[in-house]
Amino acid sequence: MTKPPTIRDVARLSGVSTATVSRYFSGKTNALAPRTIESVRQAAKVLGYTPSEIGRSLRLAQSRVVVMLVPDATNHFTADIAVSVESALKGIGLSMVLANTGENAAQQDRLLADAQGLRARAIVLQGAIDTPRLRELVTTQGNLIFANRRPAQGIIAPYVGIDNFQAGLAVGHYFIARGYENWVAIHGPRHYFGSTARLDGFIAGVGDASRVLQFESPYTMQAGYEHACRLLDHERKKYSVFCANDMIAYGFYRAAMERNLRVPDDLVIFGFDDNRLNEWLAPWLTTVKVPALEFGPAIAELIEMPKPGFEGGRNIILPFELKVRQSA
Amino acid sequence: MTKPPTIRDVARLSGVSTATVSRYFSGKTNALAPRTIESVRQAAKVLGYTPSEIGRSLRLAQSRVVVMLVPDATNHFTADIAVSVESALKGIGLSMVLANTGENAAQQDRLLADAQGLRARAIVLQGAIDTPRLRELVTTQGNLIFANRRPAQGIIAPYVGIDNFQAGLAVGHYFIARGYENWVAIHGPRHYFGSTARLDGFIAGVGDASRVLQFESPYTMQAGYEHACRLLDHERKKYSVFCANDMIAYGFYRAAMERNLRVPDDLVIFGFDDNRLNEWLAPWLTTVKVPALEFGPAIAELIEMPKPGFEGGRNIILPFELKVRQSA
DNA sequence: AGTCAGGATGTAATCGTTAACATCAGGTGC
DNA sequence: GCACCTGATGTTAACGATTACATCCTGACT
Repeated sequence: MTKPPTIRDVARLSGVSTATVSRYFSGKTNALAPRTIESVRQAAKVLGYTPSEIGRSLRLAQSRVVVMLVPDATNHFTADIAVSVESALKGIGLSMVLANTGENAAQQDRLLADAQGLRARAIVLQGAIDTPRLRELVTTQGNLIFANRRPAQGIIAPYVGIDNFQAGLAVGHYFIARGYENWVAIHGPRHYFGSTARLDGFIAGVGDASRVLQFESPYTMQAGYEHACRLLDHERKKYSVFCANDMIAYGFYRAAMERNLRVPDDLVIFGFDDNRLNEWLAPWLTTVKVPALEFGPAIAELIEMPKPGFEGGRNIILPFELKVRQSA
Repeated sequence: MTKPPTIRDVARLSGVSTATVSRYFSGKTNALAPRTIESVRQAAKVLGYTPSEIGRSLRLAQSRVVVMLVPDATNHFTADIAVSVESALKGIGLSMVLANTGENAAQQDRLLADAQGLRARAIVLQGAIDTPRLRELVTTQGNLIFANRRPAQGIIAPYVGIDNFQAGLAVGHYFIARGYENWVAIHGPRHYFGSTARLDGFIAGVGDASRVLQFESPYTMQAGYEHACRLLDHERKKYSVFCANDMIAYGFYRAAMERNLRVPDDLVIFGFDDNRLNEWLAPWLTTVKVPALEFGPAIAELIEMPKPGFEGGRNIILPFELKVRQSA
């Protein structure tokens, strides 16, 4: 209710100047006399003083928040990345504000403006959408970081994530090695560069595009379910399905269960992303494991490092892994 | 790279004073001449100006961020609440910063201090831990809101969530109505008031404490799994298990599956919380559905309303629902 | 004793915004 | 013509912190 104590209050109570108090809280304690340190500590404690991050940010023209924009915060994999990032940022003294674009370009641009307003130290985008405003910020601000998916090929900015083409390729090769037939690819939205890269990799892996049934799909369970219903009710075969992410795979699986199909006897389902819950709730799901927990440290590193020698785009490519479970 | 334009730059370019620009961006446009509005709009656009939230916060002694502290961000239900809150806050012009306490008292207190530093408009705690610092803030700041679980009985502060005792009671009554035997309650940590309330309700519902096997457990899959292993390997019965949350239930289920037990023929499993994924991945789970998506609007309302007539603690009690799936 | 180095601390300008108050022009009522 | 009002805009003092620069003190060296 009453306004919080300021640095001046602490200074007055401990009988020193605000500069000294500031030095104490900025960790410049080796420039202070032990007696002074103690009296400031005491006064701050008595008053319950916490330095105002706002005053500090204003003075330093630099805030300590990082904005993370996610396309769908209810996606468990997305959330895992957010958690990893939050934890790593906290480790270097930063806070994370989370916001949901809902895969909506206008909403994303609005949130980017908000992030500007907060003078965010960095803006991390999972699944960014390619808009003029985004491109403008990439060039003018240079504090954007793309995680997991790049919005487009031409954009030069730091990226953290796997090599999507290689991952798709690995799945394609696996399909060939196991002799799977009746290939189906339920791929993500074409406007994501990453989705297309996964699909291209997969097709390169199986080696024959004409034999791959392709469906474009939003990254949701509902969409996966609907694609599966259409496919399975149209013609029943032992399909080998490569889903663009695990959500789609969950949806597909449900449709298969409703038709009493068994995995992997009647159907092979491949997902993409993997998260902690799969081990417990989806032991039938074989998927490409993307190391969600490694995003945090990687992004923290990109933020801390001042600048690389060359222009823009440092990349941190994380390893992926084929996580084979019962379905294969 | 170059520092962002300030209100002064816009004022200079459009030939008006900073006050006028400020008025424009504070939405006081009906006090401005149309010609002025247009020239400010133009200038701001040319410069790419976005008002500094930091400057504004400093001046107003009030920031627009709300800090949300969660005990375990990887819990899907917890995340659903966070998403709901973020979305509702965005609707009233606020941002959410998310932080993870990891069920750790010291970490929570550290984060509370950070929230103070940010001059957070409000602090929302899911699953707060009762510490002296917490109690101090509740009384001195009055901007704390408890969601889903209260830390303790004595604390007077706004609360949003279900009535845990009633929910436990409903489960107990259901057990009786269906004639379930061999009651087991894997309840949450005792230091959470909410956990205890659920357990007390359940016991009241079944009516005979002495016939309830009780285990205290962390809210994790691993813990649920371990309790299940011990219980099932000790003596095999058709247990009726009430788990403190869905995570624990997932863990219990896995142990049951490994032993080829079938739900609900060999075992009844009850969870608590429910989330969107259950419908798809855990159709065997009967659970108490807590309306995660209603937390956001409720919390936004608590933050917006200045103060109730009486001291502290307004509560918003949300409805719960028994979500019966295959397991029962 | 005088000079000087260097450690400890104080003074004051500054960051970007808001809002109370001041100003000013033009219109209205007498 | 004067007083007064109103609507549009300008002036300026905060808000809470940091830091370059100034100051003061103590002790060491010549």
